[in-house]
Amino acid sequence: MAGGQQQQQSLIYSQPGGFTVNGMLSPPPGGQSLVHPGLVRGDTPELGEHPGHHHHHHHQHPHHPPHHGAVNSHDPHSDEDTPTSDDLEQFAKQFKQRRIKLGFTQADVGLALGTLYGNVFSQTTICRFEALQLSFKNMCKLKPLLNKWLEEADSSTGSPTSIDKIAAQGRKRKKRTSIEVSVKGALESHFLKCPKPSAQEITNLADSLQLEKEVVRVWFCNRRQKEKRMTPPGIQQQTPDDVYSQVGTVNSDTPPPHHGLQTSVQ
DNA sequence: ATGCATGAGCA
DNA sequence: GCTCATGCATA
Repeated sequence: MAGGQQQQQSLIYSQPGGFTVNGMLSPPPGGQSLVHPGLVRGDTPELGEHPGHHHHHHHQHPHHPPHHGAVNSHDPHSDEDTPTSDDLEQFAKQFKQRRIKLGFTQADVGLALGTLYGNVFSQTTICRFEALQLSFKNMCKLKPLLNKWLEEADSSTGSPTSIDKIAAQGRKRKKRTSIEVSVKGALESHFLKCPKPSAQEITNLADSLQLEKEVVRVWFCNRRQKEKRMTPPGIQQQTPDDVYSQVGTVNSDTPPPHHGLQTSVQ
């Protein structure tokens, strides 16, 4: 009996599966197969139809619902319409306010969603949602869920939200590698030149920086994802003072986020 | 709040 | 191998 080692590998990544919002998904095969140094985003032409056109400048860069060719032929079922970036921004803002007002933490919400709808989310995800640090599509997916939670929460101010503690994972997770600031700088520099280095390039880079190849590869993956968020890094808030003085000198060669969202950081 | 990581799905 | 959704662990 010597050897009390628990073997709980099968975690509870219980994904109902039945829930699929990817029905509308139809990303370009191969993503941005183009290797445009400095410009990875393929902007889709605007739709020219913004339900919420009561704001200033803002472009819907993300791939919107491709739906059908016709804007509206006949919609017998008034299904949920895809929110605009502006909608999401406002919702996220309000959501956070109400959440705090009701005295819930981000973690609470994540748990509640699980007990309420079966989809558990972590504090991280809720946090990112509030900060609009998710992809447009991802935001659209989570909004309905959080919206329902909001209704529930504010509807019954004082309802004992089920507290379901989910057992953490029993998986062997790699220790988080801490990359030195200087090394990060080097990686960033390379990213600006080539956001999608080849396997060979990665190997080379990893060797130069004395990092594991996998670490470098993952770093680039994460970096690319960051660029695809609604609130990409490197956004400059131009005050109404230098809006006309600006020419396009952001930093070195930071690709224009051309998003049209970025408001204020929490 | 965020950095690094996992894993599913696709090509 | 990449993208994409998601989160543990950490700053």
